[in-house]
Amino acid sequence: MITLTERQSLILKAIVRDYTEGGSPVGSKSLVQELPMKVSSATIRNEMARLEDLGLIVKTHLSSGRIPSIKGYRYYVDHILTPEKVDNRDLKVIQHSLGGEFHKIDEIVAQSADILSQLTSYTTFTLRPELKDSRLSGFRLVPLGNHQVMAILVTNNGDVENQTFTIPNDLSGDELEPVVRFIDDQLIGLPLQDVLAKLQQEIPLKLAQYLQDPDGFLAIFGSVLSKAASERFYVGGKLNLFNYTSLQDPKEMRSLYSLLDQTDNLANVIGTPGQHIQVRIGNEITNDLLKDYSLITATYDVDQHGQGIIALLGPTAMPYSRMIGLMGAFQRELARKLLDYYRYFDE
Amino acid sequence: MITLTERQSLILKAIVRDYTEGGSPVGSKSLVQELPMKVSSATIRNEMARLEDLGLIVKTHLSSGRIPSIKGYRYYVDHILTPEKVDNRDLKVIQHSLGGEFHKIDEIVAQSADILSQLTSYTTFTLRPELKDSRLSGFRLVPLGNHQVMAILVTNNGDVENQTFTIPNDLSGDELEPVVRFIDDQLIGLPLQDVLAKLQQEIPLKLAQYLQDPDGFLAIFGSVLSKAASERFYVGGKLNLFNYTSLQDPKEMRSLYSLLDQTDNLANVIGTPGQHIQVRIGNEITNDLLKDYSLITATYDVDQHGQGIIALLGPTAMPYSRMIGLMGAFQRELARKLLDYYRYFDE
DNA sequence: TTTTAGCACTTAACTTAATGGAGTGCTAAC
DNA sequence: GTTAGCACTCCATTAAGTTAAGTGCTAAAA
Repeated sequence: MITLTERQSLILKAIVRDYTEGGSPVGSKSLVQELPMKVSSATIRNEMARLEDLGLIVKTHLSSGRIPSIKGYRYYVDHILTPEKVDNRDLKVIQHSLGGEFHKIDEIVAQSADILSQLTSYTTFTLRPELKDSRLSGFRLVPLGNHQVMAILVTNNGDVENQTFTIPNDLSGDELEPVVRFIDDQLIGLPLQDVLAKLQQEIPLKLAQYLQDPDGFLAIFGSVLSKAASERFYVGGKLNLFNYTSLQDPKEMRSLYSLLDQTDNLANVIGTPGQHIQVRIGNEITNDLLKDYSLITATYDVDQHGQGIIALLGPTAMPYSRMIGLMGAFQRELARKLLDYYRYFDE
Repeated sequence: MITLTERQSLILKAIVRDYTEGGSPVGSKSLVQELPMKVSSATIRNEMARLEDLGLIVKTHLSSGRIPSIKGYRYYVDHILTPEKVDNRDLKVIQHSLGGEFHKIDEIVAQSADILSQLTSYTTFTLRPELKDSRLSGFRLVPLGNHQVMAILVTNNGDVENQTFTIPNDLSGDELEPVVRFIDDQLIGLPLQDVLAKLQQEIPLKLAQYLQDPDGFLAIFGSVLSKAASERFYVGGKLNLFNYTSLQDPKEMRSLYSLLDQTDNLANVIGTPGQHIQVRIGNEITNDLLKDYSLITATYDVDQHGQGIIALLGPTAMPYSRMIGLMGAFQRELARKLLDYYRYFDE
């Protein structure tokens, strides 16, 4: 367990700040100017040597200034940093952007990723509140004529999923009636996960009583259901990658960029953060492509509707205190907006 | 009007090929090796000087080999190139990828952009057959409970557009019945463009007879309608940009990349190509960001259903003959698949 | 014991010079 | 019209020199 003196702590803090702002290694002389105590550059150098022994800062070459190591950022984030109070203008932006009228949870969550990336100039990920206790509250098949039918699935949270299918013969409402009644009787009110489970087992058997060839219907129902039950991250500010990456090689850029498109993969990378805001720095992230970046993750809590996730990807040298402050504000605002939204469907 | 001798033509062709394959300026000595006639490098040099006088090739510096100029590519494409017969394997890929079952025209068109970008390693754009004579064939409002209603619009081409709205009070089917009947009577069968026009004028007045406050309904109908009536490009192989761009500066990369996201802007860039395959090279493209790239565009013709567009963006040094061959094959295959698809709705 | 001034040393980044290779244009002969 | 020969040009690479920033260490001062 590392403990730093007050002075060492101030020096580390200044190095982190300077390097984040200026982007180049920080030397003892420039530190003298900024530090609130009056000591010579030689004293600073001595302290820096100690910080280096502790592994908190490193040189880029034998006679260069110092930059924070992963361990140094870690210490800074854990022991030195204080979250910055979120700027009033930023808060206005958040509230205004979330203030509009939304017709879907996913719209709110997707928009959140965009706002956050705009405020930070980094790349952001958002996940809607978990669906684990989302329940089926309605299923429709709407014949559209022309060999088409639309399947619509509604949940108790107000989520609507739909998909259009092309079918061999036009259906009339009458033919569908018993099937829909079966769904109503047997499945409505059940968690989507349970419905998915039943779809593998008992539903096909029972359905055989109502339909000659249930396969077509099962495919349709299954497809919409799994769409509704699948969670996926929204990504905001993909283009911002160009701002903060230091990569030159287009090939590496490409792999990194394409990682952001693999929304399923992102679940592994981001993991399941705890209640508080979590920061992972450099190689603490489990993905090799991201070993030179930092990832800030947090859940947000929408009461009985479960938790969602917001995350932020940026360079290891990022203004952590501002970012953590922003994430905190965003947690609250997003939770509030969603509670607001859910209120409709809980009445 | 430039006319080249047989030999000059062969030399230009060889320069274009070598530069496209090797990426570096082509000198007289290496040309001697490849050309089918036996002449010395000095002779080639004399011919090259003439080609340069004509502005077809340029030097990168005073004593360098030559690379084709925009004008040189232009001449090559217009007078020398012969479209390459499409590779059998490529044709298989196209046919297989389009062979599956699709539920929407947009799925086919979007998938097309992906296939083409995969085959070419470049970036592709596709536009569905124009909607100008797409007609309204159905409109539904499906109450979903929970303050939600889904609006569904169907066209005679089998296009389905839908959107979910949150409304203050739950609607029952009965309340909607007169409105839906009004739509049926007055609007079904009309081209979407005409419906859009009427929405600005007579519809609001007439609707006042059926609804106390028609604004809500008008907003919903208008929103779905304009979604259905809007055309937009699908973009494939955005990531491929990383392969063929020579840009180093992340900022420029970013602007270029974000251009690909502005699907409305793309319409201006791509324009309305003629029947045949059109090649625009370098600054012939009207967008400054693309002045170092080439754009191949073509329409495809789906009989009475109008024309769509496919386009291909790549480096100016691209294997034009192969690409033009591919585009030709793709034109045919896509048109065929869509005719197949439309057949359902024409019956 | 801590702090500091002074100084030798290291390295990146930049500038300048030197060299080799690929290619050209031109001339004069074929 | 074609070609061999040659002087010339320019890029790319390597080598050498210079500067600026910063360090570690030592010995004296506080």
